[in-house]
Amino acid sequence: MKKNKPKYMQIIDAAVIAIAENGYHQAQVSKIAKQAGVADGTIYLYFKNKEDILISVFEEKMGNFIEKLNELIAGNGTAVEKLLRVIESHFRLLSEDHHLAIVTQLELRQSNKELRLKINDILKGYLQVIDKILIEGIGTGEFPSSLDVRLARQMIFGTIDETVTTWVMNEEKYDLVTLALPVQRLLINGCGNVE
Amino acid sequence: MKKNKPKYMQIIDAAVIAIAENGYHQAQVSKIAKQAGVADGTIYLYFKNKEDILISVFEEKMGNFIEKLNELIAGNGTAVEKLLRVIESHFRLLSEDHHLAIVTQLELRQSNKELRLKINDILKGYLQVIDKILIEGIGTGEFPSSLDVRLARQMIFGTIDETVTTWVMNEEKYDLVTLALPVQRLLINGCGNVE
Amino acid sequence: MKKNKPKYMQIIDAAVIAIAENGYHQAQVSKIAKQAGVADGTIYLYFKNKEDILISVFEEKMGNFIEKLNELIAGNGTAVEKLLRVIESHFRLLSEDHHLAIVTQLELRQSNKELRLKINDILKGYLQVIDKILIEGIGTGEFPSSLDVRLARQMIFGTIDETVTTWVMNEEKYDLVTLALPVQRLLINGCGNVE
Amino acid sequence: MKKNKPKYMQIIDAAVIAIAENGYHQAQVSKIAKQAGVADGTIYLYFKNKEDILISVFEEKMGNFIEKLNELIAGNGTAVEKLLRVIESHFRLLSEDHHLAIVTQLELRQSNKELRLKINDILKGYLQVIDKILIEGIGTGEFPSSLDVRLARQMIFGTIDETVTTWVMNEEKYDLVTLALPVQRLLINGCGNVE
DNA sequence: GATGAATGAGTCTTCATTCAT
DNA sequence: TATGAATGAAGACTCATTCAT
Repeated sequence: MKKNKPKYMQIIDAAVIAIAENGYHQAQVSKIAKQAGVADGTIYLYFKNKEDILISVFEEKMGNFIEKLNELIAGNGTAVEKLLRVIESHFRLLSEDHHLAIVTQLELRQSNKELRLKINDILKGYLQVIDKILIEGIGTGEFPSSLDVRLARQMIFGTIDETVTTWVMNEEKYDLVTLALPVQRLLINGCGNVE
Repeated sequence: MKKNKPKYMQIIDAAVIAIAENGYHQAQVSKIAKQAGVADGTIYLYFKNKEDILISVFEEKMGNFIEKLNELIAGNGTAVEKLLRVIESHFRLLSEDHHLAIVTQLELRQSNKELRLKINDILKGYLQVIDKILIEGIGTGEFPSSLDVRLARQMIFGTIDETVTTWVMNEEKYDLVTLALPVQRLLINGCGNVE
Repeated sequence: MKKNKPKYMQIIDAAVIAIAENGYHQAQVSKIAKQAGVADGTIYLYFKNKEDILISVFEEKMGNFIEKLNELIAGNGTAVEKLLRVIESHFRLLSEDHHLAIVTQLELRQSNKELRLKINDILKGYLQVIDKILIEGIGTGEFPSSLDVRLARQMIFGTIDETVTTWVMNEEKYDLVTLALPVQRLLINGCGNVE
Repeated sequence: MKKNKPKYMQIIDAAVIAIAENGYHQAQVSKIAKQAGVADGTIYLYFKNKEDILISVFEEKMGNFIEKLNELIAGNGTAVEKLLRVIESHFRLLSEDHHLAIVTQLELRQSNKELRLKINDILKGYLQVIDKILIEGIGTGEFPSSLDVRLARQMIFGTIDETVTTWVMNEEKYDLVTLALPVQRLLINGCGNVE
């Protein structure tokens, strides 16, 4: 299993840095290799081609994150609390890794349709986490039984994504993690007055 | 003013078709020229470079749309009603133009950071429309005065965008315009039960 | 028709020189372009890819030669005389074009199987010329009716080819055209004593 | 002497198979090593470089064959008979080793000029065998004293080679050994009628 | 002797843009 | 205005060879 070799993760991490610092289209294989401290050809001992590096970046970084999320929402707590945890974790992950934030929110979106389809496959795991919370919340009566889960999921994911992207585009000038609570409240209560 | 010449819009429309049918990276200048029925060199009489075509595509198509939105929210009605009109208009615009939907939701996002910054400039007009509605709604008491306008705007825009993107990715299999009302209700009330 | 453009033949001729002087594998597209006095990209306005240049070299040079041979054997004369003309023409063509001789006898044989299959297709025209002579000779009684045309053709072509290759490998130190007559006699009478 | 070690021939035989099955340019050192059941690096304990393997293939296979030919023509018999034996042996050798036939007639010809010069050195031994027969034949009066030995040798070798190549290119669909006699007769008597 | 992970040089092709007509 | 032939820069990937174990 190649993934256990240290060079595998070494190249993955180098790719994140190279893409964040140079942009997606300027992150040539030779730059990634240099950043990783290996020869160009070594890349191809661990990855099939350049696209394979990029998919693996997403798989390793987001795949692990989604696993963590599943643990996070497995325990006790209301659906509303769990939603907060997910948003907070998401915001924290990207707050703590400047390079990763740039790569996932800006650079990797420049990839071609084929690559983005594979990225979407990975993201499905995230969407399922949101779905679980929603269904659980409907079960506990926290959310109305009339809630359209698909639409609600799109709202939650779209809001989180847009919030992070805006933050990255504003050069991360403000604290993102602090926004988790107000974002969650907004998602739970919407914009309307509760009278 | 070049923009008044007939070939200007001819090339813009050709670009939308060429990008939608071939994908962003396969929509070479020569393909756009062929689609527009002009010579490659003619493109450069109307546009500074390829990027300028793409920005102009967005400017013309979304710019006009934003103007229309401003008219739409200038008249009478509550903020809540106006939000519905915006969502409905947005969904209708893209439902009616298959090519434009693919281009704005999928293809143009593959452009480089620089181009996307310029696209974001244009989108600011859209975000201002949302802000106006939110501020108006706070004024009329429809929305709580504690509402964080920036976050609310990110939720509204993020949700609309995610909903449209999901619809395009699902090959537009279901009716998008019908979703305007439930999406608006979700944005107003959130996921939570109103007790 | 691209072939009427002057640059088409300009590139073909440049390819012959570049291959002859640098060897097949060292004749990079950029070298051929430089030799032809055009930009690298211009090559691709006239040829699909590098292989297409090489096939076209053979087509243009040998294709024309085979046409000439067909005229040569169409007129009057015995089959034996016509065979001499063919050998002489072949020897003269390559004697007069040093570069072409190297390319056809040595360099083009290094190409991959696919390319050589296409070269063989072109050569079939040559083999048909030999067949025509043989069949005519059998008709006139110059050759025995028991002659196996396929084997005889292989002898004739193999002998001519081997003679030219040996001459090129010996750096063309002796006169090739002079050998046409003794080679023809050998092919007609074989090694054996006629008693 | 490396050549006496069992792995030496093991690698030679693996090279013949690897080249025959994959083609000259697709027969990477690693494929040859795998076929031979040794590690890549082991190859370099027995051969200086890749070219050295290929030369050795020819040396071992054709070198041995030429020795056998020399024995074959040392004994009694006329020159004409000996020529038949040579052709028959040659045809039989390649008929019996499908892989070897492909390698010598098609694949090894794709090698670069340098390698082919070395191959030609080995082939000189073969050409000397033919020369011996021709000179002997002139001595016995079987061949005319006016025979140009160099040209006759080129005819004999060229004919044999072309016959074998055609047979390989036709996927060895017919029996090659049977052709030895008619080929010999053709070489002795030529195409002409003997009256 | 044997291994196999690591190296790094080398090239074809695309396509945005120009400019002579 | 309009044309379209010509330009030329730029990058992913392969594979023979080495050398520490």
